Amino acid sequence: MPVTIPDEILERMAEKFRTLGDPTRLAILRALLGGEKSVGVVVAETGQNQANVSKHLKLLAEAGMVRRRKEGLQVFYVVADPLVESLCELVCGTILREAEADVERGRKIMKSWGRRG
Amino acid sequence: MPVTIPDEILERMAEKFRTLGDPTRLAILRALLGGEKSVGVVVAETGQNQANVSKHLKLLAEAGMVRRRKEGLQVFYVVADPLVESLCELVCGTILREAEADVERGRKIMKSWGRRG
DNA sequence: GCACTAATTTACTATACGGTCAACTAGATA
DNA sequence: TATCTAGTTGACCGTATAGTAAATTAGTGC
Repeated sequence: MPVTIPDEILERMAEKFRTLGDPTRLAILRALLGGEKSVGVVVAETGQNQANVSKHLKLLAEAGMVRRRKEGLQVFYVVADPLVESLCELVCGTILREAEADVERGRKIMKSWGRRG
Repeated sequence: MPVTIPDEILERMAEKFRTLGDPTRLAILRALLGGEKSVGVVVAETGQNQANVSKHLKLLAEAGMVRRRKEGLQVFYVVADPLVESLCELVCGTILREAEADVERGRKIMKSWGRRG
């Protein structure tokens, strides 16, 4: 018989996906996957408002995806959950494959203009 | 130098995550991972309102995660994107491991009450 | 203490989205 | 044609959340 997943687990799964479901947060995580960075650097690399970056970083920290370290005036963040990289790689790979398929379809459509039919 | 991911790719990645970022949709997908099912069956298995299930299924279909097939009065849906299973397995596994870690921590705390210190 | 900088927080707006009920559509059956 | 059933859609409400600007906090150097 099928195993029913309790609501609480589904909610926790959904929360992780939801946390990754925003392009700005993905950009921030992408920056942080390159190593620990200060908020200022992340702001520069993402081109986003500092207040906004700060809020997203807080959200990511609360979700346990990122770790915070204060040093003088600056605050540094790193990716703390290996899941982030796995999930992003999987999804990004899929999208690139989809894009390649689109290109291929396009190629065929282009070709079809060159022959009768 | 770091490869900057274009906004459009980030948005497409975020959209996939966002689609999975809802417990009701996860419940629906969980039901459909067991094989093709009619809307009615999904409604029964998830215990959700039919209108609501129908809307979520539409959303999932538009995101390409699910395929629709009509047969007489009924409409059947299946998971169409292998990404769904991979992502859910990864996240679900992580959460279960987190839960086990919590239990282990709890065990240690319990034990600490039994000895001096 | 005062000025300066890095980051966070607050207040606000706009928008997206989930849930529900009611209306509607499509197909089967009499 | 009238009716029943399975699904979808539309209208509505409430809530959550992204973005921004302004106020605030925390640390540095004069």
